[in-house]
Amino acid sequence: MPSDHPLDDTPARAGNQRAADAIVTAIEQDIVSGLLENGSPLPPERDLMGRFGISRTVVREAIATLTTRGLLESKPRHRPIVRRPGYDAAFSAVGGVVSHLLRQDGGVKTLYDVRIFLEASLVRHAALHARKEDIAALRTALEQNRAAIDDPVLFDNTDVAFHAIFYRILGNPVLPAVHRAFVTWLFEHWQSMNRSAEQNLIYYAGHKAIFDAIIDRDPDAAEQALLVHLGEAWETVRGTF
Amino acid sequence: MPSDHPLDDTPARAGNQRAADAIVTAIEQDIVSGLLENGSPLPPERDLMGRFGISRTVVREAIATLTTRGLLESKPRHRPIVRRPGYDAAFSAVGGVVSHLLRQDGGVKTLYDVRIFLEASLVRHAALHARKEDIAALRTALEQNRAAIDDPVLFDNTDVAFHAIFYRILGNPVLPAVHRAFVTWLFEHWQSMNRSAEQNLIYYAGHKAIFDAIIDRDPDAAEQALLVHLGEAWETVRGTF
DNA sequence: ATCCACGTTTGGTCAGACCAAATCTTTATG
DNA sequence: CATAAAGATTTGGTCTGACCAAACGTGGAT
Repeated sequence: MPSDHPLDDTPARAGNQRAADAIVTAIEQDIVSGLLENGSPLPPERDLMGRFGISRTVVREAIATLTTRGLLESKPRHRPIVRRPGYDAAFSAVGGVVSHLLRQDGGVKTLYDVRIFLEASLVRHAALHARKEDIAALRTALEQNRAAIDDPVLFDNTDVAFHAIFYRILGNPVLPAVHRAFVTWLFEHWQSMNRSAEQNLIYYAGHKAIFDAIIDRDPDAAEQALLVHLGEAWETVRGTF
Repeated sequence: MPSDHPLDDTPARAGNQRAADAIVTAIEQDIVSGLLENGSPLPPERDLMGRFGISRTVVREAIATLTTRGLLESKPRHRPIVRRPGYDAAFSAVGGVVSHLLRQDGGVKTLYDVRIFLEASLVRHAALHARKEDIAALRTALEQNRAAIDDPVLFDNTDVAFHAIFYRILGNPVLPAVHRAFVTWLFEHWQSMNRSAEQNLIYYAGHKAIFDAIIDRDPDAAEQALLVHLGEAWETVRGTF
């Protein structure tokens, strides 16, 4: 029964320019309307081509388009998965371009500088406006970070988790996505940094300095501590690429 | 003469998984290496399929991929144009997802809040670190903004130009691209705001207040002035969508 | 020199086919 | 009876060949 779909039996033939656009918007609608559930796989290509009365060529093109728009997440040999896009999707959609830009000249440093600037503003904001539950979260994360000094992998995770809190305090959903993007893109180029426990100790001290400045409600000290911390981190890894 | 290309006569057949990737990277190389000049059109599809020994299907898929990566800029019925991607390309690549996100719930406000936060940090930075040429640029832009109070279109342009300077002071190429993205995305939803001259006067006053605080080297005042200014702007347009 | 009709190039789409990886089914095994 | 191995089916990736309409280039008419 092909006629349970709102845009069924749409000819889209002979005369229409860009037939792909039609089915793109159709599937788009089905996704945002929830008719296609988030996380579920898209129907097979041959199915769709029957449903819309178009060739597989166009179906594939539409899938590609929707993938770049972040509404589908398609791995090479698998069915595309429906994704109601969040702010993360926006950043993952640019992955391709960014990886290019990072490969050029001082690309990584450029991005890292943006992170430094933004995160400095965030810790300043935290020092001024962090609520007690934010501070509690920071304290917990800091403690977990300290406990992981001897475990390289776990230390990295707790490190990221600590920084992530600053991006959450604002309450704006874009910023956590920005942070995840930073982590993804920068870690890509920081591979195998095999830091020692002493190195981790320095990092932890950096985290603690930031935290202390925040509970002191001293935005300048917090910002300064973060700049020092991220500066140290940069010096540590600058040679690895 | 098909053999002047480094990746010519690559079979890419029978056994190779994902033939498209090969030619994607090949064309990618040609673009970054300058063999394909920026701004020039890509060779015709049938040409490429001959060059690489692949079907047009794969050629088209590769073109689609490169387009999403920002290396090609393809309009519907025209030849794709080679683009050495800059940071702007990254943001224009997400246009699709973002327009989606902006349509949802408080999407525009969410993005606007990010802009407010970032720009507040930027004016603070400007108050602390702006060099004299930066201040000169601000002064010029402010003057042009004042002169355009009675011209709605020109006022908008000078308005944007004034704010743009703050994104440039850092010297990081990402931030101007961020600004252009903000302008593109937010203006898309601020259409036809037909402001009056009095309204423009208020805006100009906001700009001047920021500028004055910066030449006073007072970061807190500058930040506050910007928050007030952007807050006013928001109140003006909040009903228009 | 300018402009319009013409033929050619080229992107967009369709149809049918094949292969190999994924997935589902069935059967053999502990 | 659960589980793992073997087989059948689905499905994405690619190829070939074809057609149409828009874009482009060419040359003649004004």
